[in-house]
Amino acid sequence: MKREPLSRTRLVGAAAELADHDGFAAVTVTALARQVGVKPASIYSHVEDLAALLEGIHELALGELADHVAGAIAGRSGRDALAGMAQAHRDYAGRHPGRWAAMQRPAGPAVAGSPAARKIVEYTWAVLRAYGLPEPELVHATRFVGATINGYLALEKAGSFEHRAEHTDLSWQRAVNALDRALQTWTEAHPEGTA
Amino acid sequence: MKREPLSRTRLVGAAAELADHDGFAAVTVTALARQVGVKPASIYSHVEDLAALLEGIHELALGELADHVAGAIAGRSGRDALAGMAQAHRDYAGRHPGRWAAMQRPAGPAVAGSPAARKIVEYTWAVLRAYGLPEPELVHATRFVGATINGYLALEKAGSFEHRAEHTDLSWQRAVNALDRALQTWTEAHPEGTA
DNA sequence: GAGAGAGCCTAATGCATGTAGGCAGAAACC
DNA sequence: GGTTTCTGCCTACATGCATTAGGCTCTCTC
Repeated sequence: MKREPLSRTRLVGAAAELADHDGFAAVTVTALARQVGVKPASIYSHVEDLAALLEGIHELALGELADHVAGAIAGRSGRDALAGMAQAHRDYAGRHPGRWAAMQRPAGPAVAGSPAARKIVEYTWAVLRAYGLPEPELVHATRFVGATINGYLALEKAGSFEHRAEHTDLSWQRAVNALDRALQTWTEAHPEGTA
Repeated sequence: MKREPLSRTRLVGAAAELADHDGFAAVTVTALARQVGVKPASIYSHVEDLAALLEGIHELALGELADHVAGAIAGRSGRDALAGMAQAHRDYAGRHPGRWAAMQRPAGPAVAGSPAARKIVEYTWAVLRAYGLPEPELVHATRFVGATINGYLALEKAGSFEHRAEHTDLSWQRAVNALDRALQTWTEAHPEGTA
């Protein structure tokens, strides 16, 4: 059996699969080597070290998520677009728990400045712009929306809601509605020029 | 020099100090042993294993946070209480980054059912009750508020806002205001009895 | 067909968790 | 008071991980 040659891309992809399948904590150089059928030392010919590998998963996931979000907000606006964007995040987190976990760790400068990261911010801005916020408020609103979506998914994943698991979908609806209302009333509370 | 005898409590406390001082990831059995001046193996006489140690920090932090929140909401209500509670979280996360990190990991059943955990939920409910939400909505609102506060702090700590670090305090104000508005308008969007 | 380079290997180091069993001092019991 | 027992820390060891150094072997090139 001839082996496909290794490459950074293939290794990052395999690591991402590993993360989704066995949990993010299971992503080790040793496990990855087992997965692709080589010895651990061989990994280092293609990837700098474990940190770089995890960063690779982070960036890969950001890119996939950005595409997913793009599809979810295309042709929509206002509450519709907001709900679509939020749902895209939740879908992705549910379908790719390991990749999602990789995105939760602090992003190094390389990842933070990557096209994927830029895209996600850009899409969020596109969604929020429909609410007509003045430009300087957009950055605050983006942070607020991002915090709520990520925070909700983090709590959900951490099992903080498990006592009443049957209600999480409804809670999610409520959270999205609450975000929508907060954005709609944003300018009432902070009219242009008010600090 | 006579040594203070070790104990689970003292070890968890020392581990929490270590976490705040050197980062949560620096909390290892070996490092803790160095800190308290014994050999690593001796730790296991007092703590089951590393996981139990980290859980101990988690629970300790929950208790401290609960007390902190209690002080911040005493005698206040409405937006005031909400802001106080949120600020208490932010203060604590800023002052005790390691302990805060310990709280971000999934809580085992022991921690989830602990008095400290119960207290925090109770306090949050107390704050939200002032907004006059119908009982079944309280659980959704609690999740929403918790998600936003924790999510904001997570993003802030991860450095996601660093590009414009000068604005984070203002963003925080905006987020608290947005929470307040979302809670005030909650029943308009979901009047009693509506699913 | 010789040389060069790519790609994977073996071997070794250092540090982590965790276990088993020993030893010494203090406390309890006769 | 002396013996026993128990507690608390120790040494020694097994295992697993990340990472580096250096070697071996194909394959591609000239």
